[in-house]
Amino acid sequence: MNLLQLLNRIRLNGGEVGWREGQVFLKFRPGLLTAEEVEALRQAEAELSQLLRPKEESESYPFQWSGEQLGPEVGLDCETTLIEGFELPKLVLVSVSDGQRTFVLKPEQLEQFLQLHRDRSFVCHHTAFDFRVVEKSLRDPSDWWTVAEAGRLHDTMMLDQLIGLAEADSYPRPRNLGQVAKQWAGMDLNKDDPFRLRYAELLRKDWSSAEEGFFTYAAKDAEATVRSWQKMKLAAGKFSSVRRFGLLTEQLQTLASIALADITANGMELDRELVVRNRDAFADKVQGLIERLQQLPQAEGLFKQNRQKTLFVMNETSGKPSIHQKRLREILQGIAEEKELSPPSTGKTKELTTSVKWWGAYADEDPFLELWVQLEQTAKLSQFFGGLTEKRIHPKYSTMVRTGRTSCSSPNIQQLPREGGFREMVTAAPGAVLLTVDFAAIELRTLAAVCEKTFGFSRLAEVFRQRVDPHSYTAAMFAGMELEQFLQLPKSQKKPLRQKAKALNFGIPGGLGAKSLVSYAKHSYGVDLSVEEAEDFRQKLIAVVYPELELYLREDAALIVAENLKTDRQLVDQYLPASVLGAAKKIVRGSILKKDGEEYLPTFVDRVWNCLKGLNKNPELRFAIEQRKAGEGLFRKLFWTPVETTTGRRRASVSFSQARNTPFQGLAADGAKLSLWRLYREGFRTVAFVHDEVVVELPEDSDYSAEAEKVVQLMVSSMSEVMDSDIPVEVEFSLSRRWWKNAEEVRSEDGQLLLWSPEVPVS
DNA sequence: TGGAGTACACCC
DNA sequence: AAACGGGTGTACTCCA
Repeated sequence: MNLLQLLNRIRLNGGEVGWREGQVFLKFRPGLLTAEEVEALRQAEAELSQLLRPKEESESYPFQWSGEQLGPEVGLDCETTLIEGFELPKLVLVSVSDGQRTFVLKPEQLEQFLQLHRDRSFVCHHTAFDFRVVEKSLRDPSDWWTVAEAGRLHDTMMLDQLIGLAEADSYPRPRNLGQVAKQWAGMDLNKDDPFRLRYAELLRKDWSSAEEGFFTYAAKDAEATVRSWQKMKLAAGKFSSVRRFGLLTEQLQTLASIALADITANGMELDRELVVRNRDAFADKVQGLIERLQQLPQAEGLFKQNRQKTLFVMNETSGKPSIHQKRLREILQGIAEEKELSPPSTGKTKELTTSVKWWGAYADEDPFLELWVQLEQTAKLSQFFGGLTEKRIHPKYSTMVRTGRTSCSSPNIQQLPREGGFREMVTAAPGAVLLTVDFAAIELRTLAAVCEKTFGFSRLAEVFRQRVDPHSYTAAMFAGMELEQFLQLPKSQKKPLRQKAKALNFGIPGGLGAKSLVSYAKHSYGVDLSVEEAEDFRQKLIAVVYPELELYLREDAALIVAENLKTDRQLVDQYLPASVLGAAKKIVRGSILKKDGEEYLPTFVDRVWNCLKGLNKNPELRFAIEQRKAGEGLFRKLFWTPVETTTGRRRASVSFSQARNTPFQGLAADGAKLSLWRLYREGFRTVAFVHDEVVVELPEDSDYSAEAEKVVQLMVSSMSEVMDSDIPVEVEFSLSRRWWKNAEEVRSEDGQLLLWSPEVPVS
């Protein structure tokens, strides 16, 4: 039984725990503790006495800091008042440790401590919190800023995730200090720290008479943090060949996490009236569609009803009744037969697709389809109102997912629909305007930078250097025109060509095959391509338009296998020539059928496994290969490859497409992240971040042109720094009261930046 | 009834 | 020979 848990339970249930007249004093309501628990407390009196006895006046509290200087790496942990809402809590106590010596500081000692340690590195666990708390509590935060700017600010929570990515491409989940310290430093931290939620009490207490636990628990965290860091550094060091942004980009991610936490705290203002109006309009539309569907005999039994069959089972957020999927599939099957359609079976279940996207193409051929598709679409959009119930929303950002991008939730502002007037419901706070800045075609620029670095040349880079729009450039090539000629075309002819080019430019570098390209182009850009056309375009794009892509999209499968087997590639070439290697992939994955539907001959399958066995010098794979453990797991271990960004972040084992995608997507993300930090550093109030778009609130009547110029300059220079290239980075920006989808840069005659106002009023 | 698994739709 | 990646949120079904 945990003594401290018991004490905490008493406290939390209105009891008292303390010291009175020379002995332990416990008061709690009868029945709160079992007889055994009461007995346990009695037994532990000596221990309790140690814990609760106030110290003598002359006694110092444990770990008291009095000017000592610590080693080069300092673990730091803030204890604060309870966290409420999005305001930063008040700093109560700071613990610091270099792994050998550990101290606690009063907030008023912090400035002196930092001054003395201004050239040290600092490590926190969840730095986004500690950094901001410390920063706010200092009168002069310049030393603290210096630590961050000089790349001496670290985060064990972040590095732990980055190492997981580098070792196993595991999804980056923040782990608490207990787990991290256990793994890395072998330290057991008490999960039920009874003082964790009580630090506000210390504010009003004389520290020398406070219970020891306030200090011992806090101290342990700083110590665990720095010790974990020291071990993690060694583990991360094995991977990092590039360290411009710290081990595995840890320094950059740490800075980004601070900026992102600030964005969350800032929040976004909603136009409540508009939200309500739009929500009601959507609800009305859903209602109307339901009523019309009910009129159709075809739709019989579609909606779920209660037992009495008097009411639909409604979904609260969308206002749509639940639908019997079985019945829906019956109806859809009927339509398919009648119209001689061949809808695909999807997913693991191999059931008839219920995809609105698929059926939507036939919506005008059948009254049921028409209504059902509309209903699903409208209900889907209604769903987004669920996240927009407050006047001010505070979207939460994760600093890092597998590619290095951020993610967002509660609500996920990064996936707000572009159509339907959703973004427009976000407004500037009273007395402010929104400056929205987008990096233009940034992933193509980072791709060009990667290619140039890897192959020594990039046509795409040249296109950017000449300030040519790469989509127009591609379009012109495909239309068989000179760029000049293409640009002279009337807009109506230019636009569809450029749209097509856009689909190709964005899709193909990511590893898109012809088939996927067809659906991608259709869905993303409304462009119709045949598979043959797509294959043709693809070939032309990578061979003629941007020849570096041919290299970029090349895969040396034999080399990958050789590296995974820890053997020579010549041997792989010899025993598994390209034709066999392709088959080996299928066999290892568990397929027994060739592409033509025939089974592989048992002798061939034998040969493949025996070759793998003979080639393998990797002890970790021996067993699986010998046992012929065909399946996704072994497939990945044999045929997947690590990938690294030029910033120095690594994913352990990824597929072909992931390996193509991560370098430029991750690089763009890193550049955007550095921008966020710089904006924070310069005191801008950022309120949203959507991968390549930043929304900043500027005070009304400030010098918009100058402020915008500053923001743009910061963003461009940050991105360039991360790209490590002279490929130009360009942005588009606009100033508006709402987060308009189509807002554009507007200037007065004398060049001053003006508020953009919509051509079409809000619906 | 609640969690896991699945399918789908939204974003860049 | 063939390959887009990365997310979050909701609805629905199945099953203990």
